Amino acid sequence: MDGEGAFRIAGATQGATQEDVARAAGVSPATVSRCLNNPEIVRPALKAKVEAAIRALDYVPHGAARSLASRRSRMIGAIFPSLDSALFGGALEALQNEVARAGYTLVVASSNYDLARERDHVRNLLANGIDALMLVGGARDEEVYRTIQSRQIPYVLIWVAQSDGRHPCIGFDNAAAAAAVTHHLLDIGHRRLAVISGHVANNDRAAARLAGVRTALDERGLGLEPDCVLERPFGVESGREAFRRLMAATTPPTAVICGAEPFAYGAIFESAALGLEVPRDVSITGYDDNWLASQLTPGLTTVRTPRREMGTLAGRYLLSVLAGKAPLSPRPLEFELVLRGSTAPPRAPN
Amino acid sequence: MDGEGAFRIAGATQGATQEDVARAAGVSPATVSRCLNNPEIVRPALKAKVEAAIRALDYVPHGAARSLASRRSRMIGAIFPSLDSALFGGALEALQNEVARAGYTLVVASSNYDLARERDHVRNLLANGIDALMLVGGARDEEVYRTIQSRQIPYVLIWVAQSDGRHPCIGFDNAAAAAAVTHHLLDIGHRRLAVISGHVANNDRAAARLAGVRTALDERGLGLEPDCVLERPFGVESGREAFRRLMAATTPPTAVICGAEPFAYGAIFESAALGLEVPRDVSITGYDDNWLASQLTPGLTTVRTPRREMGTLAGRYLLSVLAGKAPLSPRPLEFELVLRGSTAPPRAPN
DNA sequence: CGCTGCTTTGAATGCGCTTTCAGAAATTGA
DNA sequence: TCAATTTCTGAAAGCGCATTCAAAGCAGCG
Repeated sequence: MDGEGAFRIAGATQGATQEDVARAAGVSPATVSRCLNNPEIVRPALKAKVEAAIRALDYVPHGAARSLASRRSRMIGAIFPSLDSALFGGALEALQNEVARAGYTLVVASSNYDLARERDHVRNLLANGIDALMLVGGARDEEVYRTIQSRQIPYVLIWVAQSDGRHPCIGFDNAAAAAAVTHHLLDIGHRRLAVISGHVANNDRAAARLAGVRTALDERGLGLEPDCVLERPFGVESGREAFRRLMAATTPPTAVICGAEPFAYGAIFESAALGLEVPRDVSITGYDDNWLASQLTPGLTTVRTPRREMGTLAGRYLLSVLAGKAPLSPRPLEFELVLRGSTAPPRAPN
Repeated sequence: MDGEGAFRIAGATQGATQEDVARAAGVSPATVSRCLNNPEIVRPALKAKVEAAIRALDYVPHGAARSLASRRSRMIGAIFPSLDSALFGGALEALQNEVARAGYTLVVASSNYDLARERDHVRNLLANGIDALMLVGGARDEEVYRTIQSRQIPYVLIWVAQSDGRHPCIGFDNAAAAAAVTHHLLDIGHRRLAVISGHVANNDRAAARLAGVRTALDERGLGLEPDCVLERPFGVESGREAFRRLMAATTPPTAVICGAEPFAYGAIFESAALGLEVPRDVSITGYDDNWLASQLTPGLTTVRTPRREMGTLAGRYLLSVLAGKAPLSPRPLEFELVLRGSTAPPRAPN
């Protein structure tokens, strides 16, 4: 009747079950399970028989059933502010590679820089039974943290390095990085600085960078004029528009600090359109050191952030917690100030 | 003893179960289940009670248990050649948004342009019980297709538009797009063309583009010298190196067709380094129309591909198949030749 | 008021697997 | 060789939910 074998009951298109394998190998289902999850405790002779049966029947364990019985899903969730950006791609891919290596599956979601959306994704992922969770940044409702913690699953925040230790973080000091850029500009003589920043509400990375600039200025007794700080949605066009506006002032800044690299690209392209020469007429700095920064002429002075590394280390951290190992202490990662041709002393120092 | 409520048995950190909700609402578990999956068939009075209990207990259904019982995981898998590239980010995000809207969760993996790795990911995702699968391109082992088809789950290939109809595709005609670029160059007088292509083995998109160029040339009785086709791994640096090599020939090409946009960026940056002026000394074309293409000076002549649209439509297609609806017939999407300043008639027509 | 036919609800079953627990087999020591 | 261990294996009990099936509720009608 059914030439496909005993396990293909009429209409059923699913593959063989553990029980089919057990029968074929002449063992109990429990032994098959052990061969898969604890191979070392089953005698080689039996193990061989089971493995042969698995191969013969092309058996693939049913994920949901495993999850239900073992109370672990072998899935790790990750929510990024955006998936369509060079910014997070490296971390995403590194994270995926890292968790896949350990047999875990990565579930992703994009919050579009929207905290409400992020919260919904957190709930949804938790309901789907993820074993661990990665989030970007630390700015979100306390309730979200409580929700995660009540599930008792490991989680980690990337792109930030919180000092208060309330949450495990794999990241770098955004404020310090922005301050480093600022100090560089101050060191070479700039005094009239402007900033193109991402929206700081709901984005602690952007907020920290802006704060870092202010701190650096403050240390030298300088400040930032209100109309020299422009908050914009991330993007090259925003950068162009903001730069144009800044340079239209009666006393334009001699240097423009960009809180995200697309802003800097926009500023550079717009400067060409305005007939301004970088760095002679204005210095421009970026933030992240994407590939384009080094290809431009002049190159973009920027700060290199450990993007892939954050993905890798976040994966490694979560996996070690899941494995019950003492997690490597997540201390802030290094960033690096990369000096290129887009910054130079101002033309006519005040 | 236990102030947390009846459902928090000692040590258990999981939330309330369906049974807890049922007890709290004074109904049977079956009714709770129905409130979640078939709200319209339960009387409003009962439904209200159940919903109140759900809220009171902060009940979240257990994903694995749902999957096991309903034989649907509400997860959709997607495997991209790379996650760290502007190329697939848009499609990924669009796909994620689309499936999330319908309550599905997206599981992603990166094959790193490696078919063996892709195959492993397919198996792994299938084992995890995904309800549908999205893949990029059509070049892979037949066995992989058989594996997918034996699972009886809907799948779709993006970035390609197969004519033979063997697999559902959401994509555009890569060969035609490359041919359009080629025809443009031929139309304005170029005869000595060169191509910087991705590796065509295992990448049917790259192969189709190269074939499209050849076809276009063929139609005009022209051909492509072997040393005018350089296969390189995707990347700006590859583009620079390949371009340098091409231009070092005794009779360098008057136009360079790039099979991927990073190649074109590399070619443009390298041309500046070589002291060549685009398009006066050499014309350069791209492929995809990323944001940078329009920002450069001169702008890059390229072909705009429907990247986000492919993600959205792929999601929509899979969802309709899952919903049992007749899927919208997936016919090839449009591309658009975008003419900008990087192409012009050759300086000294042959 | 009792019957038919429809809608709503609950009891019970099982999805495929992991994991005790107890018993069987293998191993060791005397 | 036999008892005492130790190592492996199998039987059985769920994991939390969807779903079938039968019973209960209900409206309409004669």
